[in-house]
Amino acid sequence: MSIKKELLVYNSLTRKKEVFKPINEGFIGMYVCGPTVYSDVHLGNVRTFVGFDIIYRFLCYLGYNVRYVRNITDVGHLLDDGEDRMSKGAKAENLEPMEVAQKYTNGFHAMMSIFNAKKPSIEPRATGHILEQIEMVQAIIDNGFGYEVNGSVYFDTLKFAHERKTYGKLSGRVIDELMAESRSDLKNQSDKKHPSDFAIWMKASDDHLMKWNSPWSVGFPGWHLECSVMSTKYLGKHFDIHGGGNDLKFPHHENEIAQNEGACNCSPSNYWLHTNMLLMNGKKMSKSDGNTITPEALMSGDSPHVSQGYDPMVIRFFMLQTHYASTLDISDDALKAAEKGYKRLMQANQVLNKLETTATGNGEDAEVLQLIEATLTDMCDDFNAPKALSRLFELVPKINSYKEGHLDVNQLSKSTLDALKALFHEFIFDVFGLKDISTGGSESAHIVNGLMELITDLRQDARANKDWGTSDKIRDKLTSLDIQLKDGKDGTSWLIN
RNA sequence: GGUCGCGUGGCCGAGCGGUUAGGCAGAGGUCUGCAAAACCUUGUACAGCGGUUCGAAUCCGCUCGCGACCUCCA
Repeated sequence: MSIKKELLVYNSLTRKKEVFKPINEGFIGMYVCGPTVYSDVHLGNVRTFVGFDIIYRFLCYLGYNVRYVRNITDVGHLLDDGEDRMSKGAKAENLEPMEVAQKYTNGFHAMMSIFNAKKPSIEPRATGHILEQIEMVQAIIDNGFGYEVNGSVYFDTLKFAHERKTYGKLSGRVIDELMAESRSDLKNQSDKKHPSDFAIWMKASDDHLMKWNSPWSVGFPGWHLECSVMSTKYLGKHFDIHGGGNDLKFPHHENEIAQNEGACNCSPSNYWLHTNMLLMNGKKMSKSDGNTITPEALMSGDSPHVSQGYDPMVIRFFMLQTHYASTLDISDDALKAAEKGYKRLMQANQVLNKLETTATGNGEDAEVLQLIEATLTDMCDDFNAPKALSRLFELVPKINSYKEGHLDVNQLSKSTLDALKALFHEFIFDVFGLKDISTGGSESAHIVNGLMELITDLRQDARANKDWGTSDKIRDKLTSLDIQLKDGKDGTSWLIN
């Protein structure tokens, strides 16, 4: 196995861009914090997981054998009032907690599929790893970093911070400040030795729905614990990449590191990657002030925030235009622009696939090869998809010019043209994970293609006879069906708008 | 209040010390039966004020504005 190129990644842990070196040559273990399945997925989830999907796809493209683990959190994630998210959902909908988890897990999977995100290699659930979580709690206690109070077990952050000097490293927190700022009215605060200590096992109240037997109480695991346990179980104590949304840095990831170190005496992951938040019209998405839109509404157009619906591939393209670590500001104008750009790219790819050359080239070769190389280099620079995409767009006018005859395609050697075709195919579909919605590829698409060929032939005959009435009638009718005809030098192509 | 990040042409968005980003929109042109599409040409932008430097959107400081986290969050 050979890796195509050296990769740079921005590591949240060191706050620097670093050369990526896997622990085992050719292999990568990557853990990404998945959703808590207590309600419908929202757009922010989509942004995050599409972001990591592109990272995963690109690592595979580079030639790495990647084990991608993304969990489903279905227990232990508490609300402000101390109620478990799953339990709250269950009571509200009169369902078993596991029904709630299954319902929203299904919804999450469906949405990931709509956005063409690849499935992870392993998708473990927190409730499927209660035993392992209990074992890790015990290991943390045995190592002196956990203490039990009234059936609950807490992580001793103060002791850990003093002995290891790593607590707060990821998020830039200082434990003394946490102490000063922590409010005293938070749940079970009185049981903790220190305000920043967090529960790794919680004793359940009588009416709590999800609970398990343990050495300390009938209870349930803390929220941060499942990720420590499942990453360790499937990727080992020490693996390559850990990812998640920016908002998980603190406390979730910070506590995760503490648990891993507390239990296994080593830092879990070499590189920490964080995707940034999704904004709408420059502001945080928030249900309370109405500044929010569901993925469904964005696709259907059924929202005051958009003038029309957008295809998930257009939304994915839109996301590609912003670096994963930058905030993504969604707006109707930006989506409209993305829709046009997306179509232009897909059209260019179709045109490219029909180009042929017989010559041995030169003239055009150097420039095209240089752009091909630059695309790869940009993507290797911390997965800079927007920049890599811009390289593709630099090639689009060239491709169109070859077709139109403004540039001579025979100035391109066959090997360069093949490399160009490969670049477009691999980046658009394999790495960026886009789909060409104009071609479909289904049975009906095949029929449509045949019909359109017949119609454009008939119109071509009419035009040859200067029968403008007939040719315009055909064009106008197709236009009303949102089918656009494009008359070129060597025939007419069409596009469904 | 604390921590971190951001502010780029009409809109979106790369760049991170010297070279054209790119997309969308706009203008002029080529092509075309007309139109669309496509192609060509065209924009000299980096919140403000100082400083460092031969040279700054890019480094430093201050000011203003925005956002995230600090409490559940992708």
